[in-house]
Amino acid sequence: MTIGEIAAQTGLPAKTIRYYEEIGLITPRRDSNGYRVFARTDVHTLRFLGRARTLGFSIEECRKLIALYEDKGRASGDVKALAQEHLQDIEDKIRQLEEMRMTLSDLVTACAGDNRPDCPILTDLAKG
Amino acid sequence: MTIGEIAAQTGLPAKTIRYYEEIGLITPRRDSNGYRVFARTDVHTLRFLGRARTLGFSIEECRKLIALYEDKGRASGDVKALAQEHLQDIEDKIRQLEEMRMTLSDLVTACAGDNRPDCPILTDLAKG
DNA sequence: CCTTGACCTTCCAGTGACTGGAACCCTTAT
DNA sequence: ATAAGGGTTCCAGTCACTGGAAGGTCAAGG
Repeated sequence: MTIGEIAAQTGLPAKTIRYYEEIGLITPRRDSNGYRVFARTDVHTLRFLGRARTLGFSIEECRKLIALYEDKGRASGDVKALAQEHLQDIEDKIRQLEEMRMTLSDLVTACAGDNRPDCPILTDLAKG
Repeated sequence: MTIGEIAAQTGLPAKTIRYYEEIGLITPRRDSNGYRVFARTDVHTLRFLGRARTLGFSIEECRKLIALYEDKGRASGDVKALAQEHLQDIEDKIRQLEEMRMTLSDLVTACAGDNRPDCPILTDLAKG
C-alpha cells in the first residue's frame, strides 16, 4: 500500500503520515524505488492515532496509548488514569474558555457597535 | 523605568516585554548604557495587552485593538466586530472541547480501571 | 581596588503538531 | 518524447513565548 492509498483509507494527510513515521509512531518498509510500503496493521495504527488525536490526546499520550494497546497484559487502570488526566486538562481548558466567553459576551453586549468612538470593550481593556 | 520595574508593575515577564518590543508593540527608548527606558504610557499599553491576551485575543488582534484604542475617531462598531469574531472562535473551541469531554467522560466511566486488560477506552480508539 | 550580586543586554534554540513549498525521482499513458 | 500524477527529501513557517548561554553595568561591601 502506498502513502496515497493509506491516506485515503485513514483520512490522514500524507504529510501527517510522513511526520508520524519521522517521530517513530509507525515504521513502514520501503520498496526498491524508495517508496514507503504500508501494511494493514499500519492502517489500524493510523486510525487509532486519528481517533486519539480527535479526542485531544497529545502525540506523547498517543504513544503511551499505543504501547498500552499493544501490551496484552496491560492493566485497564493505566489506560483509565491516562484518560482521566487528559479529561482533567480538557475540563480546565473549558473552564478557562468559559471565563473568556462570559466576559467577552458581556462586553460585546455592552458595546453599541455604531459610528461613535465610545466603546466599553476598549474601556475594559484599558482599565486592566 | 527599567524592564524589571515595568515587569513588576504590569505582571508581565521581562522576556515577554522584550518580545513585544521585537514585534513592534512597544518602542521604549534606550539609556546611554543600552538599557531600555519605559514611559508611563508603556505601562498602560502593556496592561492593555495583558488583559487582551487574558481574554484570548491573538497578538495580531491585540495590534488592531491598540490601533483602535489610539484612534480617537474610531467607530465602536469596528471594535465590536473584532470582539464578536473572537467570541465566535472561542465558542467554536468550547463546542469542540465539550464534544471531547463528553466522549472521554463516557469512556472513562465505562472503564473498570482495574488490573485486567479489557478496556473500553482502547476498544473505542481501535474501532475508529 | 576588587569582588559579589543583582540587574541588564543580545542571540540562539526549542516548544507541538503539523503544513506549505521547492526541487527532484518514478511510473504509466499518450 | 513528454505530460500527468504519483512518490521522495529537506527547509521554513506557524504562535507566543520561554530557557539558557555569554557577557555588560551598577551599587554596595571588604
